[in-house]
Amino acid sequence: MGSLTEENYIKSIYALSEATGEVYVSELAKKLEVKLPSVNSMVKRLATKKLVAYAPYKGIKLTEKGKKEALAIIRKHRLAELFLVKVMGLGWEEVHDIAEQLEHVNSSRFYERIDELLNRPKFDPHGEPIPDSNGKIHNQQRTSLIHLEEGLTATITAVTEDEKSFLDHLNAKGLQIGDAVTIKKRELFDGSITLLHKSKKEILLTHQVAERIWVEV
Amino acid sequence: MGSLTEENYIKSIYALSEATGEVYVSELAKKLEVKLPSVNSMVKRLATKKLVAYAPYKGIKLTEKGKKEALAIIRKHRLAELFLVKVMGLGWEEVHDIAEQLEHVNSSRFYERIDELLNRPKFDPHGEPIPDSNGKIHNQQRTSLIHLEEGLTATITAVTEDEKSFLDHLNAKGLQIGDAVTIKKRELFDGSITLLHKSKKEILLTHQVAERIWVEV
DNA sequence: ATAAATTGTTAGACGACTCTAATATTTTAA
DNA sequence: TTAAAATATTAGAGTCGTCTAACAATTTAT
Ligand SMILES: [Mn+2]
Ligand SMILES: [Mn+2]
Ligand SMILES: [Mn+2]
Ligand SMILES: [Mn+2]
Repeated sequence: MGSLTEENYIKSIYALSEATGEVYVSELAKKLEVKLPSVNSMVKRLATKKLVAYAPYKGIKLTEKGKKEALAIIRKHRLAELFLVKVMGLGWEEVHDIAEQLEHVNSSRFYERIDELLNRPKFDPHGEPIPDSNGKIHNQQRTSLIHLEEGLTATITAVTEDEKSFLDHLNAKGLQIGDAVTIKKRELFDGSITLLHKSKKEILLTHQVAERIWVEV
Repeated sequence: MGSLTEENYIKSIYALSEATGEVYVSELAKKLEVKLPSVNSMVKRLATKKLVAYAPYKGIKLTEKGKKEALAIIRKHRLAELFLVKVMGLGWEEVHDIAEQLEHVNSSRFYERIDELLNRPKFDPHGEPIPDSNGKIHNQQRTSLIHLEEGLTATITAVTEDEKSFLDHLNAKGLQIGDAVTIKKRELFDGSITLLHKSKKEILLTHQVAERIWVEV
């Protein structure tokens, strides 16, 4: 276990590499809100610790060791989020920032107990999968709302963003994980989508919002 | 809110000053397990931040601001300990180390919720008082077991130590907060004490252990 | 009252993490 | 294919928190 800063770098590298496989110094700098030289020197340090593979001017890649550490932190983050919602009664929109801190708590006992109390949960409050204690992640196939044809009905399974402002927006629209929705209209002009919700209300979502909502048909 | 390190200094200064009012650099160094010059330079920093009053070769004293911060951290520590025991089902001997980490979590929402769930508790699992959200602490008058006359019966209200090894020792002896005990014998030679416990068992405690147990007659 | 022991401070250094300014490499566009 | 733009690295410095070694002040014991 490295420092808090190190853990945050590892986690961000993992998150960014999910899509592409390789991560660039500039992306990481943006995500972590630090300047390029800071990332450059930290990445060198991570490389000497064998947490990332890195050659100057080439991309950054997590080693197996680094990936394992990333998954351990993500596991703690997501367990914490679910715990905050299910046991402590907080809203899904307010748990991410607290979990950002709790994910660095070093205590297998603490997390073992959370896992037990929640009955070895598989998904966090935002529908993200929780890696098991070996770092194995149960990957669902995901479709974004924006890819659904008009007339189709689907169930919301996850959102790919847990920033408060985004989740507040969904709360205001009355959307939750598990809700069934039917695509009523897809606007060609701006990509916005009108849903028919189980509450019988019509809900208009902009493209920007709809693309962050994942469903299962 | 200062850094984690700063918070730990403030907390230790508060703990040490509880008895004497003034704290010396060497005591603090011992408690924090750092060398004298480290303490010296940190204390200077804390002084420029008006968290302590300090003059070279004189003692260290928390300012009102410093005291307030100390009590806020202690509040979080003790709320966390009680939460870990009552809600998460951990043992009183294993919560201190986790609380050492949780006390630095910065989230009023998190602690407000814990306080609520525990119904605004007044004491932590070791019988220590929990300061209220204004830093007000409900001070009980405390008597140590070693000051009780033979024949007296009293209730255990607190232990002044939450190190695992000490609490494991009490667990092995079967002693808990709230237990009634009668002083059967006080040995003059080594200060050890024989108790009669509600479980009808006789329990022998060394002076070193007995002096850390507080009772109410 | 001087010496010895204890306690505290200063000087100087180092690791972790960050920054700005200057420079180098790679990519893209003319 | 050279110039411009985008990316990445190096050089050098600053803060925080720690250390060792050397020195200074205070307390205690002879
Ligand atoms: Mn999150
Ligand atoms: Mn989440
Ligand atoms: Mn404690
Ligand atoms: Mn306690």
